Amino acid sequence: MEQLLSHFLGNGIPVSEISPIAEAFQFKKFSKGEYFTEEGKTSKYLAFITKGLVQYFYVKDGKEITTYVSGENTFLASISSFYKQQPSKEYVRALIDSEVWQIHYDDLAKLKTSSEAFKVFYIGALEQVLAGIDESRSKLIILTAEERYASLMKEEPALLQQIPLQYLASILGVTPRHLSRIRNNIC
Amino acid sequence: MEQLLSHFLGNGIPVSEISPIAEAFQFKKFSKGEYFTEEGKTSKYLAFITKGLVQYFYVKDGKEITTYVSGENTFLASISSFYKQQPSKEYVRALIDSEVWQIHYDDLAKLKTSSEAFKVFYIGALEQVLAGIDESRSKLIILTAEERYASLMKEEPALLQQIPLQYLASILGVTPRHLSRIRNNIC
DNA sequence: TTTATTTATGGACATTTGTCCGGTAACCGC
DNA sequence: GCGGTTACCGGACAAATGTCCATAAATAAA
Repeated sequence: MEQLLSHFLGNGIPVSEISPIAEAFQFKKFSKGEYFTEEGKTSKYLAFITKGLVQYFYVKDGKEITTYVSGENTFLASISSFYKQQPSKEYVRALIDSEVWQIHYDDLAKLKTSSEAFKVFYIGALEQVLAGIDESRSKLIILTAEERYASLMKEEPALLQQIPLQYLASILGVTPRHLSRIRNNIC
Repeated sequence: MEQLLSHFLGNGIPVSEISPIAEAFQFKKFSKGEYFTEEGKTSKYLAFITKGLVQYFYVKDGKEITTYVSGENTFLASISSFYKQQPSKEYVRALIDSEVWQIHYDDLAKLKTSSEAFKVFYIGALEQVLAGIDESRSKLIILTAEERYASLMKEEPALLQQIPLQYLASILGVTPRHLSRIRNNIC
């Protein structure tokens, strides 16, 4: 709970307005392997990860393709499904035992109209996430898999050590076989 | 001007609140080849394209790499540079003579605090853009270049006819030589 | 501990994709 | 119209990446 509150406080929400915001979030644990979102189901929750690690992946031709992995103190959502309120095309699951604070789509809608402080906070959060995903998208086009690996090593070294290499290969868009070659080249 | 107003009206801005919002935007023409954003310069404007076509690209090893092309009735910004107010890593230029309505970063900041209607409109716009870019990012990982070409053909056939194939190849992440092979396979 | 299961590595070969190129057609400025 | 530029195509070869696989190490389960 402190983690959630301090994230709000650290991003402009004044103490006086924090109660109704914090109360809209519910605590939930996810065991390793448990699903936050499944393909075909409409994602109803946006969450803040206070502990653990989650994996975003698609299933194509029976194979899992990981698109992203995110850790503590980040927001968690099957973005497209949540905002369009359409069936998700992706799965999101806990890679290790995790803990999140989640808010229901309808409660978020209420906060978006009722709380002034939340609106400002939420706009800032959206802009930040948007900038991050836009950069990530650009890197997929501009950088080679090898350069993206080096970039990840630099920016998220902690994350890399927690992720099985097969998932990392998938995020980079190469096979584990090729990631092995890349690691040989760099290290 | 009607295009801008009708976009606002069509997205929840009431007539009574439209004046201060519309007045924050300035009309500007960009001739073919003119730059909206350049590498190294911090992007100060967010714009709405009412006419034309713009190209987003990076320069790497002296070569241009196109990441996106967008057309009429879409928003235009070097997202990461604009929101972080940091020097841009990318260029944005008009592919054909274009017309936009642009708002300065500082004026946007004012609108974000002064206009209730704008906040709600802006949150919706951000959510929509976010969902779009997230899907686009996922497709880069999940789909092959050939599948992305087919996907673009289906979703933006009008755009494809306006874009020189070399830019399209770049967006897909392949060389023009290989796009030629892809087109041979499909057609 | 012992046994399975998962995970990472790297060889050998096939496939995909890039590089370099030359040719042709379309478009633009004078 | 004409010369120059740009866009598109596709051949030939090189480089990058994938597939299939066997092995060894690490981890989880019994």
